[in-house]
Amino acid sequence: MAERAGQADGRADRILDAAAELLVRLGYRKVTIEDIAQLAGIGKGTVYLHWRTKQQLFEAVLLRESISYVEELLDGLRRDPAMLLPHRFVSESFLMVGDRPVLRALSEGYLQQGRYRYADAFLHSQELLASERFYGLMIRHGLFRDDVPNLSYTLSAMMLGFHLHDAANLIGVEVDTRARAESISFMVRHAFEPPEPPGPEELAKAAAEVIAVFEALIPPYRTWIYAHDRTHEPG
Amino acid sequence: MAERAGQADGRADRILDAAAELLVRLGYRKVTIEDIAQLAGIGKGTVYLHWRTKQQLFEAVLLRESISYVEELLDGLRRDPAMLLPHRFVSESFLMVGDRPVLRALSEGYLQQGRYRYADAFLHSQELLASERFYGLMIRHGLFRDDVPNLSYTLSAMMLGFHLHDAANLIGVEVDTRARAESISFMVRHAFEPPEPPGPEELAKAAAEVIAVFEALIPPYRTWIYAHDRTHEPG
DNA sequence: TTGTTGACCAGATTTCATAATTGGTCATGA
DNA sequence: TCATGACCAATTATGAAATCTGGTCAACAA
Repeated sequence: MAERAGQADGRADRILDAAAELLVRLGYRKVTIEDIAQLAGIGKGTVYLHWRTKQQLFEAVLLRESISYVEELLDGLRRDPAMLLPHRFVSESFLMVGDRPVLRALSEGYLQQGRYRYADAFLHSQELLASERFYGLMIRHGLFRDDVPNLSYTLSAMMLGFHLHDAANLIGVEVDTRARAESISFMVRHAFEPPEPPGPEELAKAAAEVIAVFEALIPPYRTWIYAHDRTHEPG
Repeated sequence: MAERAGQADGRADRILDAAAELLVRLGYRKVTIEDIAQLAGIGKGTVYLHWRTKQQLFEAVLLRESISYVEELLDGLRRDPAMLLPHRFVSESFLMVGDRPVLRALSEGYLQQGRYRYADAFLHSQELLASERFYGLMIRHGLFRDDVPNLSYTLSAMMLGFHLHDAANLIGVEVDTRARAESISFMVRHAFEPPEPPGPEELAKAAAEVIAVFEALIPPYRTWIYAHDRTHEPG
């Protein structure tokens, strides 16, 4: 009952797949709902049975991608709790964004014109990680320093710079992705982590908590993706 | 002989003044050479006696502003050599850019459309500070750590993030300028400075060297501003 | 009854031809 | 010798017509 498996549910994801593919290929502006419907093998009206507007559809695309990316991080964390150390965690995130065409398209599209508020969308995509609970927990376990002013602002402003420097190769100097991740890793270790990292058992405990927090956080987001699905709603 | 004082020299600066004012008011695109000439109280053709193209004229505007800003930094340094400590130095620079409408217009314009390559221009404006000699000197005197990977890239990517986060108030969360400078200061102190800062006399020595380096570096740039001045060139 | 569809519509976007502007030149005059 | 603004080619603004697209819904299918 929790999951109504069936054609309709798979269909929402097929629509999102089609939208994601076209978003990467053409950019938000040039993708039409009809293109999406055609690629998904359904009628145009059907798309609107799932989301009310084009923007909501693409927010769903973005959110699904973000969740998948957070889950990839959590998997890494389960394999190796030491990945919770911010310098590993953050640089790993940076590399993962580069590997995900949808997120990449967003951070690159940010620099180009377009009606869609890429910037908001992109930062929204990282909102998951920015929850206060997460930061509080990390500080409590000695993973983040407790004296960083405006922790979440500071971290996100810094990351914005690296993502944009990445997207527009602004300067003649080529810096490869690996080296960028190394720079991020260095900065985070020295500016955001306390001098003494927590021991292995503290780390394991913290990792378990973080995993629990996100596992609790993800389902509502996932629900939102299909929230406007009127397929099974009462008339 | 080195300085041919006279009407012509003052005129170049009056043109730059006019161009700067209009740049701030209207943006690069909407400023016409004729506007500039009129505001400067001269004929249109006269502008072209000083610079060959509109772009070169605006590069001169930008460069003049950058020099003035570096000189302001050097003044601060002369008053207090401890300002050479990167966390003070960098956050001070950040605040100064915010106070200079021309530089501000550039970093904000970066986010908007426009033919002029704001990004390049803006980074170009910071090129002065990015000279290898400067970094080498700072490291040698123990002001920058010697183990930061890609020092100049890392620092500029980080600053780009803060400037852009500043320009587009992307997130709902308002963070005031003072708090931003505080964040920058914190990051730089912890990520770019060695654990032990140099003592006062080392600092004074380093400051003197930095001042000397820039004082040597500035004149060629200043010359470039007026380099295309055909006023006094032999026919 | 329930779910799906594509014709349909208003509003947004593109097109395309014409008008107006502007960067840059240079013959003229101070 | 230096300054100027009329002048030109080329870019850009304008606006009306044609096209496209997000979103709706009556009709149809299961």
